[in-house]
Amino acid sequence: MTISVLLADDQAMVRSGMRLLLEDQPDIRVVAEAVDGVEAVALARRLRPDVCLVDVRMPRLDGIEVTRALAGPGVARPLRVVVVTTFDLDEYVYGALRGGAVGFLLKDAGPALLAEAVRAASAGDALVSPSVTMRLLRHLTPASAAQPARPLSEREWEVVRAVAKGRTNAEIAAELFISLSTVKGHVSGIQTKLGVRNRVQIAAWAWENRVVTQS
Amino acid sequence: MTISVLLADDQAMVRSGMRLLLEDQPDIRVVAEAVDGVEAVALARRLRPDVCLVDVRMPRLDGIEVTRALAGPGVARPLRVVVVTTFDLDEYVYGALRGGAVGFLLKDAGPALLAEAVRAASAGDALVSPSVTMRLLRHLTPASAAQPARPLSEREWEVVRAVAKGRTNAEIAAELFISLSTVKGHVSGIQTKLGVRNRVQIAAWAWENRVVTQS
DNA sequence: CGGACGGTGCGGGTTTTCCCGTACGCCACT
DNA sequence: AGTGGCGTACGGGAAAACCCGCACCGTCCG
Repeated sequence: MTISVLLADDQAMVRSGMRLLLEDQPDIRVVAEAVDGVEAVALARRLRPDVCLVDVRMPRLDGIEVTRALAGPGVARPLRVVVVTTFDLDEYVYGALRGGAVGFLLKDAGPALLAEAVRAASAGDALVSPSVTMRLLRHLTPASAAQPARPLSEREWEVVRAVAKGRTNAEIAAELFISLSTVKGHVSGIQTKLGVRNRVQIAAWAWENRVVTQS
Repeated sequence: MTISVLLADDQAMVRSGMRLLLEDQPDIRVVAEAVDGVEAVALARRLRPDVCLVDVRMPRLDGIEVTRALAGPGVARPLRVVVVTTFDLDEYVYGALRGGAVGFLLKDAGPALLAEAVRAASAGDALVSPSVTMRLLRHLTPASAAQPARPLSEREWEVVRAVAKGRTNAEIAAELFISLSTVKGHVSGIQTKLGVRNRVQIAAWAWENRVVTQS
């Protein structure tokens, strides 16, 4: 089963180059080319290729908008979109990935990665350029943080988690079988140890340091 | 300049296979092999290879621990560690990446990706297996959410961001040049629209939906 | 042994938040 | 011009959170 690919890039030379690289792969076939974003969306909706390779910089509609149109949240039958660009700017990366892209490639990536990205997208996976991945990982890793200046006791960790979930002191007291006053005491102690001034900042700290799980 | 690689895996056949694949690349050279985690750490610290390929499942010290020892937060001169595994379990992925790994490969990844991962790591970048990347992206993308049941006004968004940062109503009033009472009204309206009962839950909602940026 | 220390638990006074009601300008509708 | 909806703005009373001080009980240590 060959993988059908749509190319979208305003520069003819880039399209030709990518077409050559891809046609070299026995399992990949370029079925259409678009020279701007509007054409890309139209062709993609009509042909429904397995994978769309779209450039970020394009006339009329940029690659991010194209991605949102074809794969964004709320789209009925989303297509697999891999975004390609020359510049790995943060705004592009996040815009593309949050817009539903399942790949982000820099043009300086080798031909091997281009083909792999297409195969990954077609298989329902996603491949992101190594340099971009690196920056994504830096965001995933809180550098080193995770523990407060002064260590929290086990009881205090429980209270932190409850506070971060938006529980009131009364609810926490009921959950932990302690009195309301005790909860207040713990919250106070936590604030001191974390160096924050109210419970919302406790919650913010907890979210930032991934003490609570992201949904 | 050839890239020096350390292989760490308890299964001899896996080591042989990876060595064959890598030696096939002109720019990569396997300089050492380790059969367990302790040996991997010792060899890596002595030889300081450009890239360490470590299996997750190993005797004595697992791959995650090895990663933390060689590249974790707090390590003086961290090495580039790429973690390899047969099973792409969430705990492995997050453990490895948060432990400082600059790559995460499934063993079913093709030889092309193995070589690319080594090159990426050596260049200071990171390559993650497509299927794993896909799951990481799902965490990055709030699926479809991001907007509340009822839409917030522009003013309310400002208040949401301020609340999420842990500001008190008085501080918000000063920042936005409105009265304390007005802030109260906005917070109330936001709570109604989001369907939450207190400001901490507003903050939690904001963090979960990435209204506030992760540091 | 006495005594300092830290975790845990409790109560009361002050500050902040929460939850109502109210009001005014703006815009669309008919 | 009337009218209803919406965003924005304000005030006051009830509720919760915040910040003290205090006490009990283990452990560690001179």
